[in-house]
Amino acid sequence: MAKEKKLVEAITSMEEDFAQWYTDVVKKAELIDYSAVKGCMIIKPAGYALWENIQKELDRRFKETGVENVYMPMFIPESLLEKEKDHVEGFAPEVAWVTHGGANPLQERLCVRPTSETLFCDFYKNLIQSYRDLPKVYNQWCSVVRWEKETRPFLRSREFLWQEGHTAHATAEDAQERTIQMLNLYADFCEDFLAIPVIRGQKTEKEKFAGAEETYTIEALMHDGKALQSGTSHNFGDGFAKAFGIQYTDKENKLSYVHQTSWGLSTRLIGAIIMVHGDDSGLVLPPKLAPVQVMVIPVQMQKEGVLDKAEEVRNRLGSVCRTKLDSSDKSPGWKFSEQEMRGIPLRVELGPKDIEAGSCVVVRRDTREKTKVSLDNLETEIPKLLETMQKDMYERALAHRDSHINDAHNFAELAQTAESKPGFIRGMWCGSQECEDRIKEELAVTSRCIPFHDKEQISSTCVCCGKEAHTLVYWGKAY
RNA sequence: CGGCGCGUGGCUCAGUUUGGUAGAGUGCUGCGUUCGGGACGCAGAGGUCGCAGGUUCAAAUCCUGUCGCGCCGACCA
Repeated sequence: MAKEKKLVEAITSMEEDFAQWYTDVVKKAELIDYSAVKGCMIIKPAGYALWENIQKELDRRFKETGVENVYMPMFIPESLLEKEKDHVEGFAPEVAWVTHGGANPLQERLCVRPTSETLFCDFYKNLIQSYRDLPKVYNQWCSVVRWEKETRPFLRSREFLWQEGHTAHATAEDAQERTIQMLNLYADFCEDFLAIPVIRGQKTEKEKFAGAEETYTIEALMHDGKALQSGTSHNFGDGFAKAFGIQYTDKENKLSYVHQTSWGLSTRLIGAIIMVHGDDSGLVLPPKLAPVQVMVIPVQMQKEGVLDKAEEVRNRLGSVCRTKLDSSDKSPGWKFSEQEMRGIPLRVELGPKDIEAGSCVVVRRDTREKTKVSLDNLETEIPKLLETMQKDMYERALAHRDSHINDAHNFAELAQTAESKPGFIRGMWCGSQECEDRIKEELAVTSRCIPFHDKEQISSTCVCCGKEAHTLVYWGKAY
């Protein structure tokens, strides 16, 4: 009992202080360390392995849709960044500048990319000459720098890892189709692979990306009821093309501007995984994502034959899932706790009693449910358990999300709900930015998105001003 | 950038009010006993107290500045 108490002390409980719980989990699961530069984190093996698996799976899905990877420089000349007015206004406040090469001042200062639209545009301008050159569907995996004032591991760091896709199309329709295709790809990825349910929708004018014609988003709900924008897809129309002169000759031998999109998803998603699935014992990883899916923990491994058997189990399981054996000389109890903090989905306990009975004890990380599994059935039972756990985690997150969606029909109700009920608030909106500003100003609630799939008209009047309204908006406090 | 809190062995912190030899727990190394929910004994290694000035016979402690970290707010993936 005293030992359990120590466990609880190691990680602050969610209930007590959610922000501190988050920081504790990030550190205890050994995902990152802080570095010498404010807001720049050292991603440790356990954290980087998550990103590698996200990358691997996303990249596979991208390529199925015809995406090709490229790599662009990390520096953008100031003159290039300034070409699209809205874009530079959006990003200028948070770019880092390189002003010197060695001891000598540069003729033109270079910004460290906060995003690479301008570089891709400059590149496409010469690359694309004919309709035969279209579409271009390029993506890059890289890091970008945004000089944030307030930083938090994964959620907001000054340098972060992401992918940014940049495409050019002949027609507005093609660009719109790609924009939505990628948003759906992100949403499916989050739901299938990360077990995180998302709301797909469109950003309002106020919330859209600097320079975009339309921005689409997937919004996830964290355990504390705050929303996290988890991926975005933008349709640029021909705005950037006109600013950068990206023209091609069409079939009628006329010059036309291309239509562009961009879409991105970042290491921020790791923050979502923590805050959607984690609990007071630490991280809980969805099996499909988990770098290690099963940890075999021998009990009384000094006893003759135990370690041999554990190795045999590890090797057999290794053929059906990602398995490790913890044969370090820590006590079993220590290993159990360690495995829980790191979020490893399944633990296999194997001791003399089990070996005698020809079985082992399998413990699920999410429910802590213990199952006795015959050693003969390992290769079939363990994958089944992993699959069930993945599904259960999604269902649990979905149930949590859906039970944290409330409706508001007028401002008083909106204020009351924002105050007392964490989560999304559905409310009709007249379309004016005045209302959006007022809601944000007075209630600290922002428009998360105009949903695709939930178009229910919960009333006919704006939740803020009471005028006629036809647009349903998901509102919420956000990270 | 505003508000609050914090910087002392790898980690968590005590010591600062009232200046006087650098402390604890945990972790680490070695040996032995243990092992089904963070085991224990013995022996060791490890810190110019974030940094820079100042006051003083004497500074972790007082003063000034500066950098960093956390949380809340504004801004943003």
